Amino acid sequence: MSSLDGPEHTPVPPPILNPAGGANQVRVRAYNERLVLSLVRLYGALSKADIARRSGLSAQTVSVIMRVLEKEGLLSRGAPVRGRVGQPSIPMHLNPDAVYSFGLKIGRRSADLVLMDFVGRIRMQLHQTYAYPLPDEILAFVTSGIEEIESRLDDKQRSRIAGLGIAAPFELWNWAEEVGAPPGAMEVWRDVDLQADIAARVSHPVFLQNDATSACGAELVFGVGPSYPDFVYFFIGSFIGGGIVLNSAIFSGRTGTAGAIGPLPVRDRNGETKQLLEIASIFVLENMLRERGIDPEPLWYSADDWVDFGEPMEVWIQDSAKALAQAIVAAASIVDFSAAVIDGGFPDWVRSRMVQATIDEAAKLDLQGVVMPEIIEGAVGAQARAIGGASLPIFSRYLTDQNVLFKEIDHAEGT
Amino acid sequence: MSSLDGPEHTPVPPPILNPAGGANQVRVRAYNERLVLSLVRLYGALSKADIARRSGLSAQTVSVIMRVLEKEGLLSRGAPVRGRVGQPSIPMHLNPDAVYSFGLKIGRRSADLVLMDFVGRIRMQLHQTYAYPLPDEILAFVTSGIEEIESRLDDKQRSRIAGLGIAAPFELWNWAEEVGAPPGAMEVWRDVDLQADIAARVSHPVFLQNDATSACGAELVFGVGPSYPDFVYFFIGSFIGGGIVLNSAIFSGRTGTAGAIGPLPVRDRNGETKQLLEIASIFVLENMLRERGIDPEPLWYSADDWVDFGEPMEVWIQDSAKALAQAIVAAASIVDFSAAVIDGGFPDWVRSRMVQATIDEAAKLDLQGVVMPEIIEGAVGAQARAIGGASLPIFSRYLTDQNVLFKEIDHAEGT
DNA sequence: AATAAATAAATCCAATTGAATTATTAATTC
DNA sequence: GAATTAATAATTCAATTGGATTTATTTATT
Repeated sequence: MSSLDGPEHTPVPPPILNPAGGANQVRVRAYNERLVLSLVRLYGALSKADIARRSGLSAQTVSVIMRVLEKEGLLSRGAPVRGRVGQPSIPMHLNPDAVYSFGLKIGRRSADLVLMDFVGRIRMQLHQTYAYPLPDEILAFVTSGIEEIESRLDDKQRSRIAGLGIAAPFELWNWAEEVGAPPGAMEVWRDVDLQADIAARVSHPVFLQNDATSACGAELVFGVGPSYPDFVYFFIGSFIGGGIVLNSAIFSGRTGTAGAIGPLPVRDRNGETKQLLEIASIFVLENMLRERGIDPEPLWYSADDWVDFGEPMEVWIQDSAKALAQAIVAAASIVDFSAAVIDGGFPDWVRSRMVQATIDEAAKLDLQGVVMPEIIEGAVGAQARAIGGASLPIFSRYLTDQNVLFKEIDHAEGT
Repeated sequence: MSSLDGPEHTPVPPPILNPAGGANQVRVRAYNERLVLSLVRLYGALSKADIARRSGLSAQTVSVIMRVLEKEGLLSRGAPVRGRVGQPSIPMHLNPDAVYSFGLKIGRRSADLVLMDFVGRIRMQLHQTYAYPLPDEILAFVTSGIEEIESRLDDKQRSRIAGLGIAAPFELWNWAEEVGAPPGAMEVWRDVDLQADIAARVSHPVFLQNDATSACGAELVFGVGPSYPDFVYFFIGSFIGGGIVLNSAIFSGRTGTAGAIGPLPVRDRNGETKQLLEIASIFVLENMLRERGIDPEPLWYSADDWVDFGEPMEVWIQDSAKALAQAIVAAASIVDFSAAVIDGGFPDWVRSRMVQATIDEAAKLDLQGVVMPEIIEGAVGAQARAIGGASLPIFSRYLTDQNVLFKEIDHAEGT
């Protein structure tokens, strides 16, 4: 074909990629087992025949896999479903007690330790507040907390703990000032490898993920995830953070901070450019209350302790909604998310008001050509970060929400 | 474990997902074959032993697969490499003539039809300009063009054509005004299913993708892609558009327009909020030239025909750079891209000035907490859209850059 | 009788394992 | 310097492994 000649374009630069590995039966079986478990989790309960239809695997293959999973105690059989022609089908569901997992949420004002079961229910929890977090205190809290919770389990139950997932803010030393910590107090965090330190004191695998990303993961798995394949997620804590779900999977990005969203430039009430986190964070409300001589302590403890703080809270919600609306438009201009999910460390009634205000503010913006996502409330709530953390060990070992076979699941695992 | 009790969170809403299918040997083989071809493409040439190491497959497996691929003519062997201990390795490379593919780029001012080979080289090309595009003219151009190009191929070559990939703007009828089309002239596009119409006249599989997304795909495969696993891509054509690469794969989103970027709100020179496309598009430069009585026609034909238009062009570059810098910060706040790639339907020297200006403008912005991407020039250039289009049929059938085994490759295929 | 779920047995197929073959360089001996 | 031997690496042949499919059968229901 020498007659075909044309311009060549720029030559390929030296590749740095190391693509995925090849496939073999062992991996195929591991994948199919996870697929079965994930399908069961997603639908609550499915018969072997259902799984065969939904997975495209043969009935026999599914039969074999599910028998093994049942024998291992991961699946249990429900009551036979009669009323249709043919042999009654036996719905299989996840055995809630098959796997437990610890979730540790570290915040600027409080820490939570939860024990979650295989179906995402919180079975025990511990809570601690502080003016600002310090590594030693956190370490003490998590080790004594795990000890205490485990003391209430029997040997069999303890052996079923898949690990500990930590949901923590990255770069805690930044914005120490905004949170009212004494100068320099947060600097210790610079040299702390929390995952390693905790892993050294705990006999389970330890996982670490950004706190907002974790909350997003909880929303994906236990909240609106099944209804929306792509969404941008905002979690309003002491500082606002967020996460991104693409193709029904958390996208955590190169540095693990995709969807951080905090530094996004928006215009404030006066038309000045500010970063989103300077407006739509709880520390802003806290400072507003303090300026007005109102005690902000109810904000710290539990979301249920919030009261209606009246005017300052209303201003904060309005300002935040305005900023969130702009953030959503910016996000939608970059990725055509089907939803924007807003949740936070506050009670449901605050979330409702925040979401409605954001919907109203979004309507005032120039939306020509923008595929606007549905703006909705998160379904998980204030505990989302701890739940997301706790789900890390479980997903790492038993489940998959990605249709990906050979890529390592990208939570870093310690030890 | 009845002693373990805790609050339950909101129950799962009815799922709508239909997750991926299960795995079996047939799919494994198909996947491994694509993996081998993709590795060879990425690295230019690799021996069987290299592939075995990089894929994690056994040498024997790779040997069998590659022998088949060689027999099918997709791979050919290079000269044995001596100079190292042991049997000399035989580098295998893609046979450029194993597969051909047509790429059709439809623009607001011109259309291109290219014939691309298996290694991404353009082997023939045709070009047509117009004041504005109309379906019938496009249809005539593509059918006669394909006929002409095929007439210069022999039977064997014709049989190796994998298909036709179209890179076209979505919603052509919008912004008809900005491009100077007579009122209503572009409305015909509303009722046209271009993919179907062309598929009915062409004997090859037809693929369709947004033009900017296609350009982005070309950059991923033939440009900077191998060096950057995630990047946001801007293609400055008559209208600016863009694309997104995540995990070394095009992310095209729910509506196929992820990374459209055009509607992103930015501040213009005067501090007013505008959409990115109202500033950083070639039609803006065109109008500026026309206002100053300068003939803008050189902009339309080929990128090589551009001349330095002096002051108005400088203003356009500055304005565009300012807007692009803001867009990059917004994008980086949402996803921690490793690079922001700028390319366009203009000559290389314009691209260089645009990128440098954008780097300068970005430095002036508030970047606290933002993980800024590297701002770099595209390596493919003005033909990126057509090349990206032409690569659709090839990737659909022979290659994979995603580590994904069971998800359908998401270019829609017609007929 | 028809239908559907579940499963046992036999078969198939792709990857792996282990051994053998081939081609080369490196080191040693004559 | 030439010949010999060892080491190394690429490739492939033959046998094995293991998981999915196919086919046939059983069970339970309308």
